[in-house]
Amino acid sequence: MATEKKLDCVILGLLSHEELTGYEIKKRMDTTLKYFWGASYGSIYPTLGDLVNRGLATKRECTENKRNKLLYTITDDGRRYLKEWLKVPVEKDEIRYETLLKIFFGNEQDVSQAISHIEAFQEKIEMEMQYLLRAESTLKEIVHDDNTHKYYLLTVQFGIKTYHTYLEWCEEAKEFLKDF
Amino acid sequence: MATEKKLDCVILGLLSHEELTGYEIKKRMDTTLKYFWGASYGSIYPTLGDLVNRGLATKRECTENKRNKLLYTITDDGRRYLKEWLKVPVEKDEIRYETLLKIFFGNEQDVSQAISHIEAFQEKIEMEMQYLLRAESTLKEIVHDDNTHKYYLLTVQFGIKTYHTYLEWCEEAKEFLKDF
DNA sequence: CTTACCATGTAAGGCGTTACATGATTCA
DNA sequence: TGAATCATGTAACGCCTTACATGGTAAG
Repeated sequence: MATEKKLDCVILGLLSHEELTGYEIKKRMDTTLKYFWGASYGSIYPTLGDLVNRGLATKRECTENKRNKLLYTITDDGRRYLKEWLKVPVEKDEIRYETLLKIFFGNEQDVSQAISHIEAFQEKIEMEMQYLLRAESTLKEIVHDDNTHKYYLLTVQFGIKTYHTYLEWCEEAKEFLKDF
Repeated sequence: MATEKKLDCVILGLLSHEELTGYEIKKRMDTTLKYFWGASYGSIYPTLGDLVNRGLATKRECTENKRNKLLYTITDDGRRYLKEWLKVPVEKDEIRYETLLKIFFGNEQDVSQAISHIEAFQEKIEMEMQYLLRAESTLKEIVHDDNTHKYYLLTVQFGIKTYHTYLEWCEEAKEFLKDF
């Protein structure tokens, strides 16, 4: 089996526990998966069409609160495909932090500029942290009597821990730079 | 000014403190920048050619230990371009962790499989951590009497802190999953 | 002598973003 | 009635990876 396209797997994964529309999938990307994966409409809708063509998902029209939606459902083949992908060892984990890049080349700018980049980063992380903390407390209650969300909780905790570390680093970095 | 291509800036940033060949740039990507940026030869060499065409860098042949090399140097325009980019606020920091994805969809697999993914991640991080720790101690000595590497040290410390947190999370996650 | 590393590139093709295009509904 | 959000898509274009192609040198 050739290397799977990641977005196929992400979408199948989301569909594996509920039927969703393309719009809802995008929302999941922007909240639940935000801190370790991302995708735009321009990739989600075409991928969804592809999944249907390949028999890994089915498309169904439905109307909900006066709105027409296109609900996607995973098929047995889709589930098999997802399971196969989960068996394969992870190929690549990657980070692309423009912030770190701008810090790295700090010698070409004023210290104050570098500090601004750190502060902007810090604010963004603090915002996202709010969401993660709320998600964690909700999940902890749920997992207590239904453990199907335990993996979700695990990834949220990954996010919280790393974000916490980022914030710590921001403070230390600012302190360090003040001395120069 | 339109949105800058990131690789242009990364390369100019590297050239801003020393002349380098494409091959050496690739090596920097695989070591120094590894934990927050990456690039392949297939993108580095064409980008270098581009930079020369746009007058942001110059190319020069030279022979060193019997090898012919193509050394690239940043121009004044290149330096200006880099500085302009550093002034602009960061647009996007992104993570694409396949590992987290495979954990997130854990319900579709055995607990043992999820644990395998965590362990593979852990091993990879431990390996890279070795490099970072060595880099940190070298840098600390250097920075002591020459602070031009202070930003480099800062990013290395970012890497060490987050990797340390990742390893902590791995242990906690494995412990958590054992109970199910 | 052969493996590893130094060194530079090209071509095809995949993947994904941005911008554009459209239209309904809800709420203030 | 106008803004926000719901909802679905397409087209152009850019960027990057993979695989291919080539050849020199150092060290065991």
